Amino acid sequence: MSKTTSPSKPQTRIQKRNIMIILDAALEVFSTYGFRGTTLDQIARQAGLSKPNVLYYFDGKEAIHLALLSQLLETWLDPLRAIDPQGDPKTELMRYIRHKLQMSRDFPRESRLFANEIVQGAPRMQAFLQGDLRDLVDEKAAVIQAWMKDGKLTQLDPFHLIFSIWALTQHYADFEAQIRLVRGSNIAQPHDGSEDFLDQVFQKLLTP
Amino acid sequence: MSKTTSPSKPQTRIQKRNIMIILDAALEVFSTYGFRGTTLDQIARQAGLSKPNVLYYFDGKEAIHLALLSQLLETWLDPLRAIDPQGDPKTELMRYIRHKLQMSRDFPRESRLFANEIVQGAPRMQAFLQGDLRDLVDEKAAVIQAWMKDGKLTQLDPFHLIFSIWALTQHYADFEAQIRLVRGSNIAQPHDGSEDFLDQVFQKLLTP
DNA sequence: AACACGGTTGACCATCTAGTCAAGATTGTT
DNA sequence: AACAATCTTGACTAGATGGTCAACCGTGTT
Repeated sequence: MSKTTSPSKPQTRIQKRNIMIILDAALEVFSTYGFRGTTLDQIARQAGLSKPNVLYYFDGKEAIHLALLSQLLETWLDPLRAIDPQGDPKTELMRYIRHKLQMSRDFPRESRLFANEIVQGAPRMQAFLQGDLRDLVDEKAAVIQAWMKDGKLTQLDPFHLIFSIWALTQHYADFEAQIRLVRGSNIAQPHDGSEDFLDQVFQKLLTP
Repeated sequence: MSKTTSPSKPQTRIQKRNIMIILDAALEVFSTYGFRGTTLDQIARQAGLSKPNVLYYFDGKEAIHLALLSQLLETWLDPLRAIDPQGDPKTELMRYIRHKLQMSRDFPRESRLFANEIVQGAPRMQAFLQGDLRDLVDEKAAVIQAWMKDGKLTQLDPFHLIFSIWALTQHYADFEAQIRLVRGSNIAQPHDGSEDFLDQVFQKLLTP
C-alpha cells in the first residue's frame, strides 16, 4: 500500500508542508541530475530533512519521481488544449507559442525534468505520450490542417509545425546552460529576446 | 599516467579494435542513460568484453566519457565553421541547416550524448562551450549580421537564429522517443518530412 | 496531565558499482 | 619451439546507495 496514493485520509498541515518541500527539492535535483544521477541523500539534504523522514512521506525514489511526473503531465497539456478551433488561426497559434515560451521561462526545472526523461527514451512516460498527448496532438493537428486548407495559414505539415514550436520554446529552458555559456556575459538571461524573436519567426512563417 | 593519452606508443591492431568497440558501446549506453545512469558493467556487456578488460584500455568511466566527448567536439564545429562569408547568404545558411539535420539523422547517439550533458548543466563541457564554440558563434553571428545589414536576409537576431537552427535540427534526434510515440505507427522514421519542413521554414523566414 | 497519534532519526543492512590484482591465456618474434 | 609482451579474467575490495526499523520526540485532544 502506497503512502501518497491513499485519497481517503486527509492530509495534516505537516504532511502538506513536507510533501511540498520534498517535491520541490526532488524537482531541483532530478531536473539537474536525471533519475539515476539523483540520490535520496541529495533530495533529503536539499529538502532539509533526514533520509528516513523523506521515506516516511514517499514509498521510495521511484515514487517521488512518479509523483513529480504525473503532477507535471496534468498541466503540460493545458496550453495545447487551449487552442480554440473557433478562434482566429494566427491568434490562437501565437498565443500557444507565447504560452509555451512563458512556461519554459517560468518552469525551467519542469521542462528539464521532462527533457531528461525523453532524451533517455521516455521509459516512464510511454503511456502518456502515446495516450493523452497523442490524441490531443492528432486533434489539434487536424484543426491546424483545416485552417491551412482554408488559406488562413501557410501550408505546412501540422505535426512538424507543432514539433517545431516545442523545439524552439523548450530549447531556452533545456539548453539554458549552453546558451548561457555561449553568450557569456553578453546577456543577462538566456531568454532575453526570445519572445520577440519567436514572434517574428512565426508571424512570418504562418502568414500565407 | 593515463593509458589512452600517450601519443608516443603506437597502437596494436587489437588495441585499435577494442578501443573502437568500447567507445561504440559506451556511446550507445551513455547516450541512453547519461553519465551517472551508466555502469561499467553495462558498457562491458554491450562491448562483449569483461569489465577488467574494459579498464585495461581506459583509466575509468570518466576517461571513456571524456574520450567520447572530445572526439565528438572536434567534428561538432565543422558545419558551422564551413559557413563561408564570401558565399551566397541564403545558400550558405540553408546548407548549414541541411548539414546539421543530416548529422542529427546520421548520428543521433552523438546528439543525445551532447543533449544529456547540456540538460544537466554541461559540467564537462564548460571550457568548450565558452571557448571554441563561443568564439565561432560570435564570428559567424557577425557574418550573418553583416548579410542582414546588406539586405540579403531578413533582419533577425543572429544569435537567436543560430539557436533556432540548433533547436530545430537536434530536436529530431534528442526527442526522437517523443516523436515516435506521439506519431505512433503513422510514421516510419521520426525524421520523415523534416528536411522538406525545415527547408520550407527557413526559406520563408530568411527571404526578406 | 496524560494519552494517542503523527512525525523524526541514528544505526543498520543488502545490494550495487567503480576499480584492483594476481594469475592465466594469447600473440608476435626470433 | 621458446620467450616476452600483450591481452584477458575470476575473485576481490571499498565505498556509495536505496531502503528498514526500533526507539524516541512533538502536538493536539480529552
